[in-house]
Amino acid sequence: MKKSAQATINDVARLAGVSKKTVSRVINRSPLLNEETRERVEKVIAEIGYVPNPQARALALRRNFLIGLIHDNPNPHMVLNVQHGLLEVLRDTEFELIVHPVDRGSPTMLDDIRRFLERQRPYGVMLLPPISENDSLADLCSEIGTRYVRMGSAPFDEAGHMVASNDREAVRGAVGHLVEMGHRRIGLVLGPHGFRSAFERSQGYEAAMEDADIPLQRTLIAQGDYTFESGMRAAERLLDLSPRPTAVFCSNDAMAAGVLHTARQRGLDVPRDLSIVGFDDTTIASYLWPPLTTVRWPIATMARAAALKLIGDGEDEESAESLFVSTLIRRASVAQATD
Amino acid sequence: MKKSAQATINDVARLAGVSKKTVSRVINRSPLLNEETRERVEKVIAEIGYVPNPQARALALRRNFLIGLIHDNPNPHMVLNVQHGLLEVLRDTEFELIVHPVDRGSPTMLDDIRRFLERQRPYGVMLLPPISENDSLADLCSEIGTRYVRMGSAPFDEAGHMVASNDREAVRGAVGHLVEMGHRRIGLVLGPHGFRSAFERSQGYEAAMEDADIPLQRTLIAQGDYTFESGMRAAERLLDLSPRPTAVFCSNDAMAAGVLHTARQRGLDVPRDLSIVGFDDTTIASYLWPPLTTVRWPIATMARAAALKLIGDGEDEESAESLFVSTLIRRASVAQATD
DNA sequence: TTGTACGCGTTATCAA
DNA sequence: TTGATAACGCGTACAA
Repeated sequence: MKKSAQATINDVARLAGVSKKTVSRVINRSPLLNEETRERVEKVIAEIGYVPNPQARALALRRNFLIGLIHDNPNPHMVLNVQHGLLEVLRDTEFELIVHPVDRGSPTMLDDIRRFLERQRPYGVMLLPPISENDSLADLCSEIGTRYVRMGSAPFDEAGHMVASNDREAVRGAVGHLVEMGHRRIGLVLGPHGFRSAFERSQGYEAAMEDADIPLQRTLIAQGDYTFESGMRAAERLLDLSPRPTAVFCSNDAMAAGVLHTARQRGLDVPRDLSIVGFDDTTIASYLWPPLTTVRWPIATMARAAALKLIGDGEDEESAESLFVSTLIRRASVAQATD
Repeated sequence: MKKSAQATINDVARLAGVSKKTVSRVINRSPLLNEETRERVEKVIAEIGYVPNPQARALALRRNFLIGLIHDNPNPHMVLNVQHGLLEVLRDTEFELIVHPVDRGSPTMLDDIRRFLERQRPYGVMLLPPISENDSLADLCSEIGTRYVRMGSAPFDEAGHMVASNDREAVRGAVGHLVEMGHRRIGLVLGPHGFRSAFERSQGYEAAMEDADIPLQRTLIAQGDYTFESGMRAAERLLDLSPRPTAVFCSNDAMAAGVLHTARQRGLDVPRDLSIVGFDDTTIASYLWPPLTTVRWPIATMARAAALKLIGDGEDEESAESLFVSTLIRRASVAQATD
């Protein structure tokens, strides 16, 4: 009777002259339904603008219509792109996105996530690297019965649970490009220990060097941790070498920016004296001077695919694309080797 | 009886030998409760690790324990900082963050948001600029009864509903710094029409020029839209001027990066030939060469304050800080004027 | 093909 | 200060 309140399933049932259950069947597209009654009910639904109450549904179904994004502080560019991709799919559905960052390193992380899953009962969750690489986390989701999709730099779960890039091949191609440009003393700035992406990218570097029959030199490999500052430090070590490397592959753009920064501080001209390649194609890559040659991976596309796997009915989504290709974006930070 | 299932309020009631309602009172810290019973109930709760089911609570209370972040595509740096700030406060509470981007420009935006609020019934929402400047949106929240806090570049709502920076004063100081360094032909790259922040920042520029008794020249003011590309275009116009401006204030960092880019393409040395000041202090500001002098505003701090206003019981939170100060970060993109 | 009766886990009403 | 009972709005056995 209250005009202000939302219409409920009871209102629909009363107005359509059927039972709640029948309305419920219409909403949930039950196959056994008289076409005539269905139309009548749908007409009423449209007329009074009825929408099912998510809270009540969640209570009855023991499952919320929320998609969780569980991550641990990777780079902002990546997190936001994932959110965009996810939301693009979710926009026209009844699902909403709930963001739940966690603290890798905290010994209670798994317990925290368990509590989150058991309390909120999200319909599904997307796991971002690096914690997506944690198998116990995936097991936890299975145990609780929450759908999940892991994002990673290589496939490490079934297609239905995975959206992966192929970082190894991507880097192999990127470093191969450096070789084609005549470089042979090519430095590598590693990502942090324990990150699968860092490992895959270093393997790509090694593969490219082997392709070109260039023996690996440990001195040309510098440790980094994906931060700008670590890129600067790595560059300081690398640029002290004699002979200097003529090119450097950096495992992400932030470190590449750091290397560029240090090179410039030392009065080196990029790319004439030093070619630089990054990874991620964040916005800074094109803002820098010179614009950075880098590897672009389709984050938003992968997130969209993940969302489809998460909310899909498990038919063709399971078999849908789960490995995505990256592309080398050639800009101005790479030049022909001169010596 | 099922060991696997979550304990419910009934289990607690049975074990403690009280009624459901009493347990409910304990949970909700009702004041009229025998201290003895309270302790007994709390003991049971701790023993069996009971946690209230959010879905059931939401249904009964007609209100979810979710904080919504409603925004329209401002820059990633800002969105993520807001999320961080919000989540920092929410982390130790029962609240979760639900992210809901909308499409400013879409004629159905208000209806979309209304549906979101009526369906999800978030406990409160945070509104980010530029849509936070939309008064009908705030009215909508009031009408529906959803708590809200608006973020903005100047206060335009009551303290309880507002976290604001003071962009005008911040820019006045930044441009004042340029004047102190001897600049008088100072260009301005505007933000997009209709953005309060763009307006406030331009007002700050004008105030600083007036402070220095420098007459405003329209040719020194170029339109931009907060993108890198618009910064490049603005710079092309500004650098064609004769005499050239010796400094430029850009209404955000992305445009400052664009100006820097164009200056470099023309062989100008920054800061020797041109000083540049940005706004936001995004990460790119420090990655650029030269590192960018820019205005930093405390986004995460403001988001934390907003979260407290949102979930607080309306006591001192209302009166808590709602205006935040920005600071000029001096880096290397500004030099003494030479002519 | 449709309806009845009840459960989901919590809070609110109102009497005790 | 406490408790029985009824919402909250939807889904599901099971019967019709």
